[in-house]
Amino acid sequence: MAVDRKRRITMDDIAVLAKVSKPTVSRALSNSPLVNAKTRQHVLAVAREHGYAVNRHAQKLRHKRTNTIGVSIDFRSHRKNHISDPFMFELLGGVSEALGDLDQDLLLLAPDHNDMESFQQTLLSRAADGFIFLGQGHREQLIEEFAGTGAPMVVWGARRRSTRYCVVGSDNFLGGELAGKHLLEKNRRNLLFVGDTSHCEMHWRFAGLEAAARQATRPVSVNQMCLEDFSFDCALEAFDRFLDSTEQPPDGVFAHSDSAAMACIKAFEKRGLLAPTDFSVVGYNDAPSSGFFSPSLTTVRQDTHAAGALLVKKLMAILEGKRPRSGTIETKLLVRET
Amino acid sequence: MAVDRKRRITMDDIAVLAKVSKPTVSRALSNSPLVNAKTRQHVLAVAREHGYAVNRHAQKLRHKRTNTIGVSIDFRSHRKNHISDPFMFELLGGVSEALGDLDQDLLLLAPDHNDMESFQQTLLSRAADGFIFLGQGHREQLIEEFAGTGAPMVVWGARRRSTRYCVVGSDNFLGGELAGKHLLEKNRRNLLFVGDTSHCEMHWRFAGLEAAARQATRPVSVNQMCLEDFSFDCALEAFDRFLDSTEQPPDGVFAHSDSAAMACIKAFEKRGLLAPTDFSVVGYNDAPSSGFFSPSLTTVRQDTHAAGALLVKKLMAILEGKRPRSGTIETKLLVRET
DNA sequence: CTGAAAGCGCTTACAG
DNA sequence: CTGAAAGCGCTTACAG
Repeated sequence: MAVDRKRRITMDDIAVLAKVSKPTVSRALSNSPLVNAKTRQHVLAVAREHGYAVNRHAQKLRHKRTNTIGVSIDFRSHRKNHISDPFMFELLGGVSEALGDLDQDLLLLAPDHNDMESFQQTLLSRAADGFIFLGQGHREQLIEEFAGTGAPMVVWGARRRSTRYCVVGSDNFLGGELAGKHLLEKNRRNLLFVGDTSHCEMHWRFAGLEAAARQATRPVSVNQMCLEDFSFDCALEAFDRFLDSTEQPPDGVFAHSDSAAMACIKAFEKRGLLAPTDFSVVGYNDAPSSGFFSPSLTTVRQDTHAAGALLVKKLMAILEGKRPRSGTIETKLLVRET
Repeated sequence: MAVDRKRRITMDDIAVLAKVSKPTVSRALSNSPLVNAKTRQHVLAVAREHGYAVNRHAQKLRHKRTNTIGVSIDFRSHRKNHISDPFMFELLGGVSEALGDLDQDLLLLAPDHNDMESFQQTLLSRAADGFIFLGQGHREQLIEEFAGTGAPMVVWGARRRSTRYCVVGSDNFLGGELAGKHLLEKNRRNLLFVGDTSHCEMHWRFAGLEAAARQATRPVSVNQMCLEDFSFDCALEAFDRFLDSTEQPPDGVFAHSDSAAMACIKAFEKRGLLAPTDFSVVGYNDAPSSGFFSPSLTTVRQDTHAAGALLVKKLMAILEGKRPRSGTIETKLLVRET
């Protein structure tokens, strides 16, 4: 009867204190319908009074599911590039919220947890039921390979033809199309996509831009300029060189990110060309700074809240044995000064 | 002997397959010195061959420590304010890396996991051994109260006189001092701090600015202007009003963040005043956009890598029963155009 | 250095 | 609706 205060309090203690059996305590605490309402109330009161909480690990040991999701962010490449927009951070917030709503724990995988073996260990050791990869980045092949093992997972990014896993991403094609239409409305006819189209998401953004151009009522050219990485500096340098080398500078630029868009504006400015007079620019992500850049940037916005929710929904379906299709999040054009 | 392939493979299976006892498998897998090198090799080989990994929850059930750290970010207030710099994200990266190095799991707490009871449940249910709070934000009182319960925790932010918990933060005073010295070197004499000094970190930044001013060899005034929140828009509006209302505009501004600094520059520009000709500005955090803003922003940089490492180090000390003192991370002035 | 036994704190059939 | 028993998959004394 006397509960040793030194010892960590267990379900047995609560059972004794509440004068019921341990299974009854377990049922009361897990809201089982198999327990009388009054009994439940009483048990909950006793548990509360004594500051008791069910040991998570004992619980997870007994259950098939661990109700934990491993989330992998490619921190490294972000830090290296000193990324200019907190998009991934917002996305993580969306995922965190969606998982919280379903009472799933979020295990954030460390930066060096980035090889097949680590992921498989995590699954085998039951540290997580499944994975959410935030961004394909340079890991596309690794992700593909891991997916091939049948691991439950969803990925934020875009699909290739060969992609076998479930992908959730913004509607990059629509984003590109919206950007294209905007540039056409501004009477631009010499369009340029700035970004690496070998990257899946960029591929579709460019395709959308081309599609918009095809629907133009007047002749429009669409070109593409590759970027080595995601940094502002790289974009500035590359676009500067590009302007040096071209005879006819573009008058409508669609950049793969807001920081690249800003870099393009800077390079134009060096030559005395100003937006929106001499050219138009559209960025991507609606980074906060795009709002207070001069000129303020027209950009494509993605809903990170919805994105997180959809990622989680798809993964839950997979964990229930279903095979959900890849999904897409609405993109919107935010028209500002450029 | 025949291991049922349907069933999840356990340590018992490995013991049978490796022809040793279960404790020996356990020891081999946990690198215990109590096991013969050859035996260990053999066990590891068998485990590897059969894709076996120790069940984390069974393991954590037996151990006193769970080797999991709960990390709490105030996502909500960040999302609401659509924060302009990914500082918290970088800090999270630093923490993630440091925890990974020590083989600690990182449990990312959901946005609505933000009250005393949730935190206590997490501790009681042994879901985490301790907590890292990334940013005091508007939760200072909650954090103080939770710390009062003796929960193992460290907080990123700044100390007040009354603060009882372990705080790790950038050297805000030094940051303010560096900003002040920079402004004085630029021959500014009418200094203004833009930010809410009731916020702990801002308090020290302002104090540093004042200290620098006191050491000036000529008369210098130091004033302070409060901001309602962390958004660019709020800063722009407030500073705009401030310039309207003042007879003598400041010629040296130290803003609590880079986005606020940019807002000040914009408000000055509206009046035809340009940096660095007519005034100087220093921001805080070295947000990526501060580098490609026009004019590029002089700012105070904090090392998020070191910050994450120190946060983790302090928490580990607490978990070992020590009472580490609060600590501080070096701040550096990055002189750019303003 | 190795193994048989007990036990970490739960949940789940099973029986009533 | 409730309880006695077994067992989830490990690790840790204990004995050798």
